[in-house]
Amino acid sequence: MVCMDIPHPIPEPLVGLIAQRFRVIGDPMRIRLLDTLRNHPATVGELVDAVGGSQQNVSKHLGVLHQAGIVSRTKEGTAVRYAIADASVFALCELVCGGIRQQAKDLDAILQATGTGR
Amino acid sequence: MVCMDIPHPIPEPLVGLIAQRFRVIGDPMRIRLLDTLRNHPATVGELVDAVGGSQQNVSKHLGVLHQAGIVSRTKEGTAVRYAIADASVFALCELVCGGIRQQAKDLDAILQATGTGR
DNA sequence: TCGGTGCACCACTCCTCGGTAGTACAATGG
DNA sequence: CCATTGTACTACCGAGGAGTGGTGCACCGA
Repeated sequence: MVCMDIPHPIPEPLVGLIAQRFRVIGDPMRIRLLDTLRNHPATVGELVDAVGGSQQNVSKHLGVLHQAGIVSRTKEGTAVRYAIADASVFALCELVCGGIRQQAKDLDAILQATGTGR
Repeated sequence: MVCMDIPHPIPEPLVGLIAQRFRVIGDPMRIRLLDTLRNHPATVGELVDAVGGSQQNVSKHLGVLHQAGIVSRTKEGTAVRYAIADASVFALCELVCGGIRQQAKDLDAILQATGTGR
């Protein structure tokens, strides 16, 4: 409803861009980073301590998110502070969660109908 | 805003599920298939003719989408008709398109400010 | 029986992910 | 002023998974 002007034959380059965007978000480590940044901006060290993993790996994932324009980077002396730049990712996550919940509900209904005993 | 009951420390299994969901959608071929199915349900043959690619590949991608609960499968005589089962994917695409558009706008503004002549 | 449609298995290729090593920059102490 | 420390980024490498194409098979209708 926000931008309904997407023609049904989606132009090819746009397809690639959309796929890339989904791929960027479709990583557990990056989702954890975004979830941590949701509360407040944080430096790389803080994020390493929050989500676990090596500093290089976290830095790399942050670079991916920054290149995709999802997070912003700000130098603070010797540290770098990252913050959410595109809050729409949380709306995306909530939509996905809704889909997962619906799917779980359907699955549960099927189990109930089939009979819980196997 | 739909399901705000996602705690900030997202439980680990949910992170994996969300990432998997995004990954399923984050493929150009599957996006094309979903875009084709947006108009009306179609059989594998029709989809092969619409999006291009081998029949096996299309069938496999449809299997992935079906397993993820995004499309539904209905036997119709000798053919199988696929249809959208979770319309929220289009909302996802529109959100992503909005983010891409915003990013392009920002980039254009930067170019305008810096001076077009590099 | 024959033709068509869709699926399952297989091997190949490519991309992504994580780890390691090395480098640049700022702050601090002598 | 120079050396040291801490922080963050980049480059390279190996392992693993996902995507792609090919072959063969099962199913359904004519």
